[in-house]
Amino acid sequence: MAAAGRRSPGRPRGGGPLVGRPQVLEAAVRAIDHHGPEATMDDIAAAARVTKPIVYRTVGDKAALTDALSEWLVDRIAAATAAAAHPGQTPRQQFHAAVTAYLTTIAEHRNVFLFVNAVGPSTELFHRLVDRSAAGIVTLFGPLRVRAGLPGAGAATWGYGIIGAMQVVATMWLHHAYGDAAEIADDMTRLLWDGAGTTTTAPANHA
Amino acid sequence: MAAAGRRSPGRPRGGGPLVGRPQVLEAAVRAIDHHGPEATMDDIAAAARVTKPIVYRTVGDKAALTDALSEWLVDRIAAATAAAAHPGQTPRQQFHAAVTAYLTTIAEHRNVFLFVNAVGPSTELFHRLVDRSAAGIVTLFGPLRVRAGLPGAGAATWGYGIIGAMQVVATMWLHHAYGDAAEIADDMTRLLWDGAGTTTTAPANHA
DNA sequence: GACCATATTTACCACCAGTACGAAACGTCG
DNA sequence: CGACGTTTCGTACTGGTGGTAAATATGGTC
Repeated sequence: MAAAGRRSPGRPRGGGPLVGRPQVLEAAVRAIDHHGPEATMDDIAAAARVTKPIVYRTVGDKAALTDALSEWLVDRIAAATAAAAHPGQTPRQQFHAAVTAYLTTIAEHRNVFLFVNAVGPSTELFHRLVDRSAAGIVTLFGPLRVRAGLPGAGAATWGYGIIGAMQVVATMWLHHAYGDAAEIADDMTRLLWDGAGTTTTAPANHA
Repeated sequence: MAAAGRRSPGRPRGGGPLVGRPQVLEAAVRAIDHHGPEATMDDIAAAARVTKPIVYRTVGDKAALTDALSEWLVDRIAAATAAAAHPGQTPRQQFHAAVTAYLTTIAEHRNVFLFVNAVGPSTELFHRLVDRSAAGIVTLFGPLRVRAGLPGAGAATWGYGIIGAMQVVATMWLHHAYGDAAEIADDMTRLLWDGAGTTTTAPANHA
């Protein structure tokens, strides 16, 4: 694909680097969008009109690239969910809107989501991203846990649980779309917000 | 490791195959326990005192092996959770006990869990396993959804969500054990059974 | 102009999943 | 009893992907 404009080895004419980290990451997104979640490092390098060692010098190895893309995707999700939750709504409605926004955002960046999921970000970054996402959701919850006297350490478990639930539900939804995002969000809200065990007592009279 | 008892090529003395599918799967578990989640197919073959083509002829490729191990692990989890939930307890207590049993079982077979998670079972098997696990949990729930008039299709979403929540929480818990299994189960029960949004109204007075 | 630093491609290595092929034992038919 | 096909195995290979060392060309500096 880059065979026509093939450059000879050696320092390029301009002196400076051909591409920076942002361009490589954009190229990675393009390559993954095009080649699917099993895009290779060569594919990504080709999409950046550059060769593999440049990619490795610019963003690091595949784990580092996956970390960067994870962050990229989580930023998009955070922006979408934040924009979806309107202040006039009840917290439960905001939660529902956030779940819907999560799903539609995932669907937009389907292949990047699958790529990141397949490779898996580093434990450290995963921890940070979960904490960040949980923080966003917790502001939505309001200080529920604190007000209820729950220990602060448990918030991490809630964060992991919610992220995990969203991740698997989104994955299965992408694989074979059953119902639209709003329906899935209905059930996720009933599970995570209302709680599975309380369904009998108050099925539908939530705000 | 198998260099001492190295057999010459050709049909073995007894006539029949040296190993069957069950022996290969046991060997796979042993190899993964020993080599960690990035055990290779060669490691597994060596653990079975056999060579790679035999493994491929016996259980298929790595995806098929992962499917088999997924089923193996889910069976263990199902047995453990079923054994943990005593009939005299309230459904919520049973749910808590099941979560605790899930975590301890995962910790027992830590590396197999990580292996299966890293490779990922096939979509079809994942669907089946989730349905099976959800069925087990739903019997625990009692016919909550049905009684509440919720559409049956949403049960799948609940299954995916619960599995995903457990999976990620277990993964993070294995990576850096924060608290013991019972504490994690406390928070998971509050999240999935009571519901995050209802924490303020009824924090601790559940059966 | 000589020389070093910078930035790139080429060409390669290591590792792992998966497979083609030859070797040895069994069963059977002449 | 011997020849031949069948079954089961190990050896040795292929293909592809992540990752890297070395060669090459430009820019700046004394």
